[in-house]
Amino acid sequence: MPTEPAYHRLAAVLRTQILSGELPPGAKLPSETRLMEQHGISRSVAKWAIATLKGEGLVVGRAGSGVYVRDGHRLVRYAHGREMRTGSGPTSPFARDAEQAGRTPTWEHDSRHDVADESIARRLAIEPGAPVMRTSYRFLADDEPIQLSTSWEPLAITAGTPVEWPEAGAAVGVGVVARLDSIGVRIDEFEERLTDRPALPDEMEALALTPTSATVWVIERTYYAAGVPTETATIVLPRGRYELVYRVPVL
Amino acid sequence: MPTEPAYHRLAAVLRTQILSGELPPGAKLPSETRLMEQHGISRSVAKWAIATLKGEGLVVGRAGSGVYVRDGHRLVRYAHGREMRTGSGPTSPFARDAEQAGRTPTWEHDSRHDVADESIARRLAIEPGAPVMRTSYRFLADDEPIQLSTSWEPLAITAGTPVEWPEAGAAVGVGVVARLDSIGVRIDEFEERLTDRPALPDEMEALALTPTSATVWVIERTYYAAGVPTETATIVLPRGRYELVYRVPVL
DNA sequence: TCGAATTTGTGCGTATGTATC
DNA sequence: GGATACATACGCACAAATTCG
Repeated sequence: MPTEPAYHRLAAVLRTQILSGELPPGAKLPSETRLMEQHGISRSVAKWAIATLKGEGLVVGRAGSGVYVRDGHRLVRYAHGREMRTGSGPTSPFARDAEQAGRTPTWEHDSRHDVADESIARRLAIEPGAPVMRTSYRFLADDEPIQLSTSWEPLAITAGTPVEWPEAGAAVGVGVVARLDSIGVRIDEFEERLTDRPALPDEMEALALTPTSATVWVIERTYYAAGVPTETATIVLPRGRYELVYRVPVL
Repeated sequence: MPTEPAYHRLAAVLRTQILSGELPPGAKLPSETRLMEQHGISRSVAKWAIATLKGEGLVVGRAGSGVYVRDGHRLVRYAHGREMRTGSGPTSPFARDAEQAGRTPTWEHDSRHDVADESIARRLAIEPGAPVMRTSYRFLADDEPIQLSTSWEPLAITAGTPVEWPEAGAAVGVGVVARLDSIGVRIDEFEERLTDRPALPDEMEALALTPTSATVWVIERTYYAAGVPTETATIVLPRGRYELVYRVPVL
């Protein structure tokens, strides 16, 4: 019977200590030298064990200092269909989630006219090349970058209206549903498709991710009014930092 | 200016080739020896680069054979509130998703009486120690284990009814909503909370996961009838194998 | 059937750079 | 400055699985 590799055993020991709270968030793991002495192993076994935990997002290493248990605190992102028209006042969904977690939300944005590429055209059920408004966001909580998103709206719907530019005018920061309500477009449904994948180089840069553990969650969200897509967005979240909550009525 | 580490550069090169399709699913990566020759690096650099890609779920290694690009095919899991009472006939949500993907669903289950621990009691809004029906499932698609779930129902609701045992009687395999409908409990809402974490040892066993890349998605789902929890379940999915789709009406 | 070659998996030792304390 | 610690990197060795003639 084959025995389990030493670095798997060590990773399992440390993982158990972390998940049980014996090594709480912020705690410093024993140094590689100590792990070598205490477990009778070589440095490379210690390194592979710690690399495993890094890949799981449980720890982060700091050169010259040590390896530390990551803060498992997650931002809760709520997705439901209520109170989207008038309810919570002039705050975006991200700002509401961040404030509810006691964190200070800020964001940067950039809107511009663009044309739909093939994938966006499919999501919006329009022709490739059709004009769209493209808006990119970078959200921060307590100055830590924690969400990227890019949204596309068909200009056939909003061109010439007061809400053509999402981040300008009276209906700024109220969310897509309320904004389009103000021009008589009544959104009645949305869909979110969630996958995960390795972060792209620019996403690693924008989210300040380390090359290890650079997996992101990707949400493709589309709003519909009577079956017609009115806005679609791609939302990128660093893995391990969010809890996603969906609340859905059963008809 | 510090230059980027060699194993990051190599990982980036291979990652780009994989994501672009130049190295399609099933393709064999160059052997470590070839990578050493072609890039002028040591064996360990090649190993660390490939370990990075394994952690991202992009490749799998087979001793004695090679490292292969993983099949990116994902099972689509739909979560919405329609057609849950009568619509799709006698199939569970998992079976419907699997068949829609052209795969053959099978599952094992185990039901037994139990008492609610603290976390289950909180999710069901009952007292800790209250009797519940606990049912564990292991779902397979084409004989590949791909989903675990455990559900809890308060026996205060179902005890003595024809649907007390979820996998026995007339209302088997029709889903929770239709099953409880048959005893007059009308579910009108559900909530799902999604996080990710490293797989536990028994989950790795049950899902046939390799120690590397053993991250799972965890969904905590609760059904409500007029605000009262009637069933809660913990669903464990291997990461990288699912696309989750939520469709939510906007009120 | 057998054996040789190949390939990954695991593990050791060492060295250098650099960040932290 | 010195000690400590992690990050990166090289080389080597053996085991185990696979491949293929």
